[in-house]
Amino acid sequence: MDQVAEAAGVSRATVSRVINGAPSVDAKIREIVQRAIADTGYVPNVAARSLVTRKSNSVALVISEPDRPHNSSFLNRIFTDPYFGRITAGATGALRPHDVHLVIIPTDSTDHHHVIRYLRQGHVDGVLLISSHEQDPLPRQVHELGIPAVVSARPASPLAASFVDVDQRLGARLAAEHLLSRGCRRLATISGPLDIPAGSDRLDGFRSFLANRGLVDVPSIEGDFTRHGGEECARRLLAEHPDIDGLFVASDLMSEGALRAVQDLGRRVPDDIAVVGFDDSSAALDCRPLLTTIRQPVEEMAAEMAEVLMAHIASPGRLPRSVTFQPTLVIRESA
Amino acid sequence: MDQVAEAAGVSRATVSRVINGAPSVDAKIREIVQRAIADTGYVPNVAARSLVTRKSNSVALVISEPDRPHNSSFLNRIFTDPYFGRITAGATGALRPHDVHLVIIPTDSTDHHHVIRYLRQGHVDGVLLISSHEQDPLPRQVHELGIPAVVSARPASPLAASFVDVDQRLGARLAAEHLLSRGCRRLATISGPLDIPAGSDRLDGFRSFLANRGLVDVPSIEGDFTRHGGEECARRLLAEHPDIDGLFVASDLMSEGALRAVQDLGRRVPDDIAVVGFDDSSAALDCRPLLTTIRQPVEEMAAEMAEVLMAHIASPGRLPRSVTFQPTLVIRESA
DNA sequence: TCCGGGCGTGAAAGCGCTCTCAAGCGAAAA
DNA sequence: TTTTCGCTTGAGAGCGCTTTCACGCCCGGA
Repeated sequence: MDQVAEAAGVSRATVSRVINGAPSVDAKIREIVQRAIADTGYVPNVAARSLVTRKSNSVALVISEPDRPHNSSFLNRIFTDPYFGRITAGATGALRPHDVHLVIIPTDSTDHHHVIRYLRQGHVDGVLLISSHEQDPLPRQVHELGIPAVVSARPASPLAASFVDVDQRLGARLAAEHLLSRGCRRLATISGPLDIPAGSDRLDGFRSFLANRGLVDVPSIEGDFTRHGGEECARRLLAEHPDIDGLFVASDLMSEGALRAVQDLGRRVPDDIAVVGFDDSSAALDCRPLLTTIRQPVEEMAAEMAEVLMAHIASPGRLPRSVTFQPTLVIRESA
Repeated sequence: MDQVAEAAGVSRATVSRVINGAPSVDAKIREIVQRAIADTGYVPNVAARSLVTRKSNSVALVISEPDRPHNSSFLNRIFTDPYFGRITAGATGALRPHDVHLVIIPTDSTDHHHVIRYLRQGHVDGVLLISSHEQDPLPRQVHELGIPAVVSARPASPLAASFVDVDQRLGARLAAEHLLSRGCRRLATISGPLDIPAGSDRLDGFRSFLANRGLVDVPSIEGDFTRHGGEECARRLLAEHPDIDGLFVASDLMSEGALRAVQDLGRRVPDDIAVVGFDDSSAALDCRPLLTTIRQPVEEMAAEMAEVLMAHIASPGRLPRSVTFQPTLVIRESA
């Protein structure tokens, strides 16, 4: 920095002002300094900068998933489900204009002391927290740290934290409506894990809408949001209820598996059984037939999370805010 | 820190020594200081620390994948292929004892100026670089930055950089041998992208081994390491060569798709067509029948990358080193 | 011509830590 | 008892940056 200052014939203070875009610098001097910066190849030292500004210009994207060592590790789940890629895409896109980096931190939801440590150490200015399981203590712990945070869904236990979510029940209702409108009458559903709101809310929404229409005792089975789980659930469901003609599967990934099982069992989709998924992720396009599904605008939701987080960082006093997005029905071939 | 020092009745220097585990501190004093640290809830300021140590105690895991906006984004590819989860698992595991954080940075291999900027800013002490495409300029650029780096595979163009790889040709040969030993004689292969060494080397290895055994003109088709691509390639391959009885697919993910296509076309696996994959990732277990495949020890490889990187960081002068792992055949049901 | 106000710039303090260097202390050796 | 050595501790400088504060300069008004 001294080098630059000398090369430009100004003080370090002025160089600093140019770098930080202070408005009070004379245009000519600004230019001279910028040239000097370019000539010397000077790059500010981030450590020194954040020592004084108390800002790191980066936020963490913490993805907390339960580890199931004998089934699939949390990392395998994270790097296998397109959902998290969409979150990442949305968040990075929104953060770029703020010149803020995204630090992705996958973690086992049963053991995240290393995450807490990382956050306490002040590596980041805020946290985007993707955590869904009810018993996951992370949202509360992060909240207690006092670091700005935005959660990816309605926290299972009420928390004075900002969150962004999709109207899960509405999504389930759209699926139910569509199946009914096709003429399906013997409906069933493969839900997500019931210990996560996205799982139970979609199930509730589906069931209660159908109940209003006079359809009760709709069979359901609890899945795990994986392709493999969807396949297995579909097999069991069809074994118990062979006459099903409409199926709502609470995620696209599970739909992929379910679709395979259904067709393996000799049912045609959508003629014998119509299938509606949930997400509208890339997995929907990997399905054969192409999956009719409920779209949640994950990228936009993640972008909104990022914006809300930036607002919290900018003005720490700000009250928590929750934003709910509307899902939409995307009709393709499977229903 | 002053607080802690006062509470413990020592100087800041001593507190610092305790925190950094300097051996020259009296045991009793050490204990007093530690208690004071616990009592005050003191957490060192990382910015101040790295300002003086010039270390950030974190390394980047840069995953560079080409973006294909009309097909699948680089983020979708990354968060859909179990390979990267395994890399992450291996690297974090190896880094933990060093008390070093892993910062995951996915990037579009055609536009990574933001990565370069991040690295130049000194956020990390080193880079684990996952980049395979021949034309990807990132390895060279990182190398020119002078920051310690380890590459995930033999760099396409020779580079004085350390790398860790698996013996690709040997893997392909194991697959060929196994297919031959089953009695298959009309072999074919779905390769990876030929602009990446893992793609071309496996193809070469497969072909040249078979050529030595008198099998020439083995049909091949170029895949893209995705499930969907594998399915499509298998269809096309079988359309042109309906009499194939043994298939080597250069990744498990592609095998999953290929398996589906093969069975859709009425062929039994392994009786009509035996299929051998490559990777031994979780995708191999998602296959029906379970996939016989070539195991590459990705976690161990990533761990080795991390270790080599730490060595480079510890002694910057050190010469580049390359480590090659051996693949093994894992026999399951598909061949 | 002189004075006051504002704008642009520089000097210097200080962010929280590490680490060198010197000093202090006790024990061992003479 | 005195000297010396080694080990532990404290004082203080300095890492590279931002930011306050004060100063100097230029311009407009008197």
